[in-house]
Amino acid sequence: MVTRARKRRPDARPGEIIEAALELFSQRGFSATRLEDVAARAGLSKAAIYLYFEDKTALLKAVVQETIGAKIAQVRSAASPAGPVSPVLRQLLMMVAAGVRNTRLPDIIKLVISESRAHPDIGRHYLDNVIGQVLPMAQALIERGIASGEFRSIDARLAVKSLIAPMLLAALWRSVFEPIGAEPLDAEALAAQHADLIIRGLSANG
Amino acid sequence: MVTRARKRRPDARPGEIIEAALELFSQRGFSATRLEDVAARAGLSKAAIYLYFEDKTALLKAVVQETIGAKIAQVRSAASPAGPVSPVLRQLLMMVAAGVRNTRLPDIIKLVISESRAHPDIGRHYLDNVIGQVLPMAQALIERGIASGEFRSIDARLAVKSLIAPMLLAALWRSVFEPIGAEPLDAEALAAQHADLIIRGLSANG
Amino acid sequence: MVTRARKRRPDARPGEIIEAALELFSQRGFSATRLEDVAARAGLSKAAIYLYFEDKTALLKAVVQETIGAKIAQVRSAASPAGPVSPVLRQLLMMVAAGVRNTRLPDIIKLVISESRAHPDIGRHYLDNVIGQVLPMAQALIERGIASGEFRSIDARLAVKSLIAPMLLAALWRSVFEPIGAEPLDAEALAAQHADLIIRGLSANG
Amino acid sequence: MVTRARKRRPDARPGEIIEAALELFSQRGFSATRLEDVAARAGLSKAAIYLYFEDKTALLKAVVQETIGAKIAQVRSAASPAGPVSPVLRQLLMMVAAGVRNTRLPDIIKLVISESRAHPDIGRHYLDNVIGQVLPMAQALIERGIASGEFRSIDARLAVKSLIAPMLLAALWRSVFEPIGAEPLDAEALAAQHADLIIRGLSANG
DNA sequence: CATGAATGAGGTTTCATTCAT
DNA sequence: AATGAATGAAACCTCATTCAT
Repeated sequence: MVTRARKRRPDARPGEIIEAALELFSQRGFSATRLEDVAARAGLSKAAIYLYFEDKTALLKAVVQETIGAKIAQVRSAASPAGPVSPVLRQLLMMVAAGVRNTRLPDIIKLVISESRAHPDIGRHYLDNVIGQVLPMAQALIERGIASGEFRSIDARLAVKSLIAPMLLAALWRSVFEPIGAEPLDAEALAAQHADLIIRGLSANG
Repeated sequence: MVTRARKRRPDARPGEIIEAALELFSQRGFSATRLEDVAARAGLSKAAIYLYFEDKTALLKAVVQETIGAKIAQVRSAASPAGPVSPVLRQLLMMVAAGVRNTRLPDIIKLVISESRAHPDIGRHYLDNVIGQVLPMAQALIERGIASGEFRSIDARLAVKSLIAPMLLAALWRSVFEPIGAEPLDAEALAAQHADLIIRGLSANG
Repeated sequence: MVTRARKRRPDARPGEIIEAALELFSQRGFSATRLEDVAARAGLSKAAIYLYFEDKTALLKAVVQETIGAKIAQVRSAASPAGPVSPVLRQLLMMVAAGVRNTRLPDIIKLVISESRAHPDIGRHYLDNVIGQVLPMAQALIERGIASGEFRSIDARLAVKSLIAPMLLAALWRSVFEPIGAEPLDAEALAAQHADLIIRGLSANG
Repeated sequence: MVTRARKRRPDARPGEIIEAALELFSQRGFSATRLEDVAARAGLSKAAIYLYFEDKTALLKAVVQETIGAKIAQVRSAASPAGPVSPVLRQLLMMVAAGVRNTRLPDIIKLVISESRAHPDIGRHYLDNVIGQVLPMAQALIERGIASGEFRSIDARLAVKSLIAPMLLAALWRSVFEPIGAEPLDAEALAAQHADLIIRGLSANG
């Protein structure tokens, strides 16, 4: 025998399991999801999951890690060209809004919120790699705007939260309230108008 | 104690249990919280909880209901005097921010988010009684501002989300991220600056 | 204080409790009946039962004892006049049939059958005081009939079971099968015809 | 495959559990029997029972169903040849008596009686498949006897109960009273003499 | 005599996890 | 690599029983 099962393989299996787990975890919550159901949805036996993941908790971590990984790189690449900052902020919001609409981001956010207390490393991972990446980047942009005279002088650390918060709301709206009957929220329309509002609010002219 | 004093405060019991449950539910999540721990924290035996609540689920509902009830009435009473709308919006935000800082609102929000899928009536209750109360009220104010020429003509239904979203972020910051080590976020400072930004963004002049 | 609660009092209470208990025990079985329901049906609090009965088991015993007591005396008094035995046997059957129709006898029988293994003294009490009274009495009659030449010579110990068994069947029919939808069985008609059949079967003539 | 021999008899498991359950249910009653004891007696863990049975109730149903199933087919096949009816009735009684002596029929009957109220479908199953099969068959025989002049004209529906009742008594004697010390009852001797009595009682001659 | 409040002990059921095949 | 079978540990919930009032 070749020691133990390797954690991940280029195989498709782990991905399928993660996919199934994400679906169920975000639907029912982590504790309330039975590993057996994850297995069924992934087309495997319960025991097979243990060939790929140490633990139920390890699976949870993999779900979050895996699904967030891609986004981070993507957002990071949204470089900041020289010139006025406003269009970059607008574009950033639109990118996040697109993520809210057509990725599992809303489910991941909900999952992180739900499980963060019981699995602090998951919360911390998200805090470091998502929040800790996106907020400072946007904050830097705003500060650049202030420095260049494009924006008024305000507290950039707070402003960045004013900027991004509606995307959090949109994500939770989608993962939490739409499933129980709330009328859908158009994340991109919200992003567009919000960018407009905030940029006006920030602008030095007037 | 004052003479024979009330050895048991029979009417206080449900409240004590709810208090204990809120604490633990929002820390560990609903499923992961053992009723026995709720009982211990409330100073009762496991079985005693069933004297007051039908079910673990009934307890969850009571926790949400009870804790939200008060707030609703409070916010509702925040009438809207005649005259310019901006100060009213600012005041509304400050009220919510105060709630974020010194009530269990952040925990409740996290709880609702976490359990909404498994207990849809809880989510729906929140949707109807909290979101469904506050958002329309604020929306009406914004529309009044538009009608009076105080604000530009924008989509009020989206604007209200731009307005309120940072308070959601602040609440979750407090209940989710601060406990795992994030630096605190001053909800009231955020509310103040956000009110400023948004009102400028909405304003017709310029 | 006057030591503990006396077991029974001329009061009406114990009787009401026993009545309620009989009803529920025979409906749901002893284990499956909650003392709380007995109390409710008797119009008392759960705790009050313990003023009259030591135990749930003690209550069961009282139920059986109490309800059977009367019958025994009654049957016992069915003396055996001199002369032919057949009419006496017929009358005995008719008496039992009447008991099946208009007393709780069927329920008691069912209860004894159900609980005899778990509470052997109840079974034994019934065996000694009911079966052990009625069967020998009837057996003696049959033996008298044989001795007098009225009946053929058969095994009286078995014959007495042939005689009485349909009344057992009738009782169980009523307490077990009628409640779940079986068509009613006329215990007295059965007794009448059965007496006829058996007496013919026993008779020496022919 | 025949070689490596079956270390576990996967198909035997349900049967073993049912066997164990029948034993304990009829000894202690259904409610009073702990699933853990059933498991221990079957050589399994408590949880393993749930691999084979949905429920404690499902196990009860299986016990009754399984154990009765065989008998029914057996009795059903006891065809009725042409010719006089009396020997057929006698044979029928002897068959039942044999079942009382060397099968679990007495335990099943006791179990059905005990649990019929709480689990009406079990009672009804027995009513339909056992009582509803055997009684009409015997009744038809008696009616044939009446029609052919072999028997007097009596109420066949009642007569069939006169015929069969002692077997019920014998069964309950065995499952209820013998275990608590009653002297054994020879079911077959009772059947033989009872057949004799009843057939005489029914006969037209005399 | 009577009860509302409380609890300890226990039962059913679930589920993550293991292991022989 | 994969699984069917099995289980230990725990969770929810119930209920007979007690006790202060």
